[in-house]
Amino acid sequence: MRVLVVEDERRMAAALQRGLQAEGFAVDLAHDGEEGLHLARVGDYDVVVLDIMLPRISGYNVCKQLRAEENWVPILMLSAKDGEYDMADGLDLGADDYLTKPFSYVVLVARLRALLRRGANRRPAVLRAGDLTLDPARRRVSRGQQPIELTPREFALLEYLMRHHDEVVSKSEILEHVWDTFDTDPNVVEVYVGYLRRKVDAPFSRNALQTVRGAGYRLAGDGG
Amino acid sequence: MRVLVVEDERRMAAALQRGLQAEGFAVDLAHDGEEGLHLARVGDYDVVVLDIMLPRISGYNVCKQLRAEENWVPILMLSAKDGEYDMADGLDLGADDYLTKPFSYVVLVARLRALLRRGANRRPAVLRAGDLTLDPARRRVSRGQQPIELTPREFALLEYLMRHHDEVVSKSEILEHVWDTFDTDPNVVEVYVGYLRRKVDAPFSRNALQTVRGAGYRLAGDGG
DNA sequence: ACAGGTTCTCAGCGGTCTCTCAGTGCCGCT
DNA sequence: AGCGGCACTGAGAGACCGCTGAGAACCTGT
Repeated sequence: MRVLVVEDERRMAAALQRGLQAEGFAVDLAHDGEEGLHLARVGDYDVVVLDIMLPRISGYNVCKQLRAEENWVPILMLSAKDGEYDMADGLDLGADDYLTKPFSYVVLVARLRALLRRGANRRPAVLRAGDLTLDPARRRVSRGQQPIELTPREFALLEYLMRHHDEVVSKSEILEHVWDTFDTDPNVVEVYVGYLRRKVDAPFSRNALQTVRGAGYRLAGDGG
Repeated sequence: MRVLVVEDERRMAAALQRGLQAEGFAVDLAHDGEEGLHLARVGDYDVVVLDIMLPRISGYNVCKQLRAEENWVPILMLSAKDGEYDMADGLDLGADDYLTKPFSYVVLVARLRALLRRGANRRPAVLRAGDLTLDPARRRVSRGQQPIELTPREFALLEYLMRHHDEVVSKSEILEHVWDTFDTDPNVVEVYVGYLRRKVDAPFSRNALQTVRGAGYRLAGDGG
């Protein structure tokens, strides 16, 4: 099992490395967020241990970035005791578990094994774009804490846009994937985009659902 | 699995060859950038290990050249420890991963395997010419950090020029590929080049979009 | 059969984009 | 210096695109 440990404190990092190697893990170290992000991208690890306080890029952002890239490697976050960061935020960003310093090896190893058992690549149930979330299984949509009611067609359209958030999708692509036809009047897409805007953007003064004239639509990943 | 190792230091090259062969790779060696570029072009390798400091053509330029030719073979770059070159630049130029000397075989082989798993031919999302970037999927253009708004026709024209940056493209070529006609008044190209200059060059005091009198236009690859 | 909700069509509008045209400027050649 | 040709630019007309309100068709459960 390959573990990536991202931790800037040298002594802590070395201790973790020794401890985990003794447990039979293959351990790589990264000493700042940038290196950690890079290694996590290319290294094909089974699990990542990620400190929050890091030089260059914070652990938060490393995690966020990886998830944005559809990289679902299990992540265990480490935080200092003083609660400057709220660990719940970490879980929101896509971490799978967390530990507060100081902690014992026994606990760390137990948590890691639990993560490995639960298995990697479990794509999270919900889609996110900024504070907009959509849960395909439960058919629920909300902006922040506020739930939003959508009709089936509206839901399907938003789901498609969220699966391609930040990309521009053309009306014909949308027709093909959401309406399952290709020779329909594209105006129906315009109408439904209008409906969606009135439900997911306008009440919150957002502009996530953007028109790209001559090309299609783009759902801004950061909520616009 | 076929690996091309481009490395001028004889002892290092031989050591890499032996080490990788022991891992079951078929290894070819090149001892300068020119030879490396040539072999990479014709050799159909699964992965290329490319030193940065090379005689004749630097590893940077080998990489850049290959990518410019739409050759997306996975490239792992090697750099000396002293950070004369910033490895981030290497990634910008289209390398897929990098290692800093000295490194262990274990790490090298792990990274190579990771690269091979991830697979080649993952065409990079964005086009670059100096600090000008264009992302076809996201339909975004920016000069440095500054985003630029373009109309569909302007976008299509700039995309075509960027795909042929540093080359001279004639107005008739442009008409054929961007307007999809060939018997239109070439003046429309002049008009749109003018529009583009006002958006991507003038506000930044650049001159990337150059006129080649009697021949066409050239987009300078380094931002002019 | 009816009510309520959903899907889709249609036509009009406002704004943007595209392209043409004509006049001007610039370059290279003799 | 003068000339011819090539490239640039401002203005404007028309086409095109996307948005919206209204309403018809449809579907579903009572």
